[in-house]
Amino acid sequence: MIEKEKKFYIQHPRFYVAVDCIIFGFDEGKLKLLLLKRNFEPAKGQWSLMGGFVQKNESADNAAKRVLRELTGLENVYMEQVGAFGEIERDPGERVISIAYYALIKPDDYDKKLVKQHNACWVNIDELPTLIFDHDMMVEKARNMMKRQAVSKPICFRLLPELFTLTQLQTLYEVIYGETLDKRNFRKRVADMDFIEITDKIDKTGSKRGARLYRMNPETYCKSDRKLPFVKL
Amino acid sequence: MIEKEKKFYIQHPRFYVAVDCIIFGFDEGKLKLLLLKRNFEPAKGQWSLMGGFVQKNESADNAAKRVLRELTGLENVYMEQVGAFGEIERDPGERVISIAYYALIKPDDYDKKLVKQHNACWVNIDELPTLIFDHDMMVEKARNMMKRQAVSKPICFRLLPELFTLTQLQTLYEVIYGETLDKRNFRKRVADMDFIEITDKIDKTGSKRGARLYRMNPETYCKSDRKLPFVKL
DNA sequence: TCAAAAGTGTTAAGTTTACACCCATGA
DNA sequence: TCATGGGTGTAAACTTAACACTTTTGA
Repeated sequence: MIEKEKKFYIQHPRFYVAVDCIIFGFDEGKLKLLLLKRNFEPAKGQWSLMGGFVQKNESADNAAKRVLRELTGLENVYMEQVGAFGEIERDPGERVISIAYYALIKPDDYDKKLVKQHNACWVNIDELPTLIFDHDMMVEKARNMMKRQAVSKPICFRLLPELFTLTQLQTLYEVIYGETLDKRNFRKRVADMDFIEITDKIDKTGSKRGARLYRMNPETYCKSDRKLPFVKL
Repeated sequence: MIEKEKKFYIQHPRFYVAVDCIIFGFDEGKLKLLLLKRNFEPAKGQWSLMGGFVQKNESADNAAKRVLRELTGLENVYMEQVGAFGEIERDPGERVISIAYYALIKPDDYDKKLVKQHNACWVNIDELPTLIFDHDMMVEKARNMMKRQAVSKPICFRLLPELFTLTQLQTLYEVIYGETLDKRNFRKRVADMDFIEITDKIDKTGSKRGARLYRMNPETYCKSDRKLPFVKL
């Protein structure tokens, strides 16, 4: 690079850049977030999202993946960028610009020891404590994005086990949208989606009678008309 | 701040943080972007978005507003964050993390001298040149976001003059969605939206007969049912 | 035997789409 | 007088919403 160009950059300030993860889970019929009860500084004792700083040798997206892996042990998780948060005083300790990401993980599909080590726990999304800094805003934005995307993309299945019942699927949509759905109409729509396949397995944990287990087929989805909405916008 | 906390931050690297602006305009029935033909380094001679570096005394959002103002002279412009772009090599000169914003501005409602000084011009969105770095990706994402938001929020009016004809409004939706709409169905829907008000003024520039001018009323909009979509998703 | 969740169709209401002609004006 | 864009209503197709009872089984 020629001298003139170096100079172009060098006159500008540099900032710490962090990533923060809004980690969604669905268990016991509830939508939940994985939050840290901080036993470290800064803001020790308060609740926060899992976060970390972007390093020299990694992209922001990879930093988010790393941070998620540090907490859950998981790789190849569905993540979406929520946005950058760049207010001057958002972190009272230092000027830090943070990029938020949301992640969708399956119940039990993570490393419980790691989660315990970080002093993290699942909190029902309707009973969230106040979080540090602007993490409440991040959660709010992530939740809205996720809700919107769940209408047009099959991301919900990332929150369900490989095999799931239609009652589980319906409950998941209900908690995401915050409204109840008609069971018969819901099942009619499921039947129209050829990428939601019935299996011959039965789940007996949810009821005495037992419920049919279904599976999402990503290949079929790619070919299909992919009209997902169970709910109008 | 106590020593322990300082240390917490100081071990991490810091980065240049930039903002880049995707500036939409609508004129002569076409959707356009305001692009720079760079007569400065780096990447002199190539096309790019208008951008700049975040400074110590400003938030990322305010940096974007400043950069937009530097180019157009405009304040109080509708802007939305598109997202952060944090690949390691996205700017080959230096590691720079950029936050993209899109802006919607009205035709003729900007400082033409400033635009000329920056060697910027309006380019039809269907005839964009290749842009530097990852600016093409930014434009792509901005366009998708804008399209999606235009369905549920009355942002289109930010691209139109205060008074506009229904033909202008329809053409705008058509270029945003990339599909033609039925004139009678379109006008029926406009009639249902009480925040789009007819005025007693006539525009004679577009036709011999003249067309009724309409106006968007933000107060009425806030109270209304705000169902905007002219197009299904 | 009964409580609890699973499963199953039809009809009315509402929404969306398709479609063609007359009007007013300036050149 | 004619070319150009402005303006207007209806009917059929489709989509959505509302609704209640039977089945299975373990406790």
